[in-house]
Amino acid sequence: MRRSEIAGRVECHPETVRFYERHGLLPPPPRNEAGHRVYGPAHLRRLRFIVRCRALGFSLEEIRALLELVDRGDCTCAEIRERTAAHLRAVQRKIRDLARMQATLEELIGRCSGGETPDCAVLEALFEPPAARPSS
Amino acid sequence: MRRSEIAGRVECHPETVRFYERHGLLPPPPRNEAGHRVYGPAHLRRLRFIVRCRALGFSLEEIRALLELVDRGDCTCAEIRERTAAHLRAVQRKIRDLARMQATLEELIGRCSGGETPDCAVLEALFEPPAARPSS
DNA sequence: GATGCATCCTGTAGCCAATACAGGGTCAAG
DNA sequence: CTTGACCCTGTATTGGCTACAGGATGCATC
Repeated sequence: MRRSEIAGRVECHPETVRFYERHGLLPPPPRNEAGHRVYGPAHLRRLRFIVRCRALGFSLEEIRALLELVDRGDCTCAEIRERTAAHLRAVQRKIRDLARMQATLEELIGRCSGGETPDCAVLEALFEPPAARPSS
Repeated sequence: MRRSEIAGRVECHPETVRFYERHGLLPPPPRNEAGHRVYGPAHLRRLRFIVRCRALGFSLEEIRALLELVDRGDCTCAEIRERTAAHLRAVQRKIRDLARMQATLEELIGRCSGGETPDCAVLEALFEPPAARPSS
């Protein structure tokens, strides 16, 4: 397989394949006489793993660590499960952060008259200093 | 106000203030005789706006556009509302994407035995080719 | 006055995860 | 024999900061 072919099979950009090689995630494949990369099924498998992990939001560092575990061969299911769970928690944190943004945005939009006047409750809320805390 | 003071008031990094100036979001403030930046209340107001927009997930480009509207003075509430709503939709898209990741991760973890064996359902799911579509 | 520390200045480099391009080489179809 | 698609290398760009290096200034303390 050439670069564009392996890229097509896992649906990533051909440049991305080279990028993963440069960053040590994909081992350098053999070359043909013209110096072109030639990939086999093992590369395909590995690249598929990387692309799927990326689609699940794992960072390249996390993926590198997972692949090291696998490569060393001493990887237990419990270990993988724990890393996946840790990543899941990070994803859940991001969802919570975005949900907070969503709530605030909805609240701002709700306050807005939507009229043609230039005073806007949204802008006011974003520009003005926080209301002074009532002194106890 | 000096840089670290205005940064402290809106709770951003002092370097970030300089960053926003370089990128045209915050106008260059006057300098004192030593060449140090001196900020007034207008800068504080504008910086607060930028930082709050960032906390709501607006990009610097979006913020720049909002500030241009405000600076031109011909900005209607309806316009602001529409931009805010557009950004809200983007936030909701991100939440949906992350929710999909979350569901897949939960499903993978659910499949995992969590044992000490090296065969892991999670790894298998990530490495293996998609099951062949049953031919019609 | 000397010292030390915090702050300021400028410009530049690094982070992540790609993507794009310049400037060339290789190869097959028409 | 030319066109087009692909390949090679290395480098630059994106966004949104953050972190220096290498110096100058300001203020308090001894």
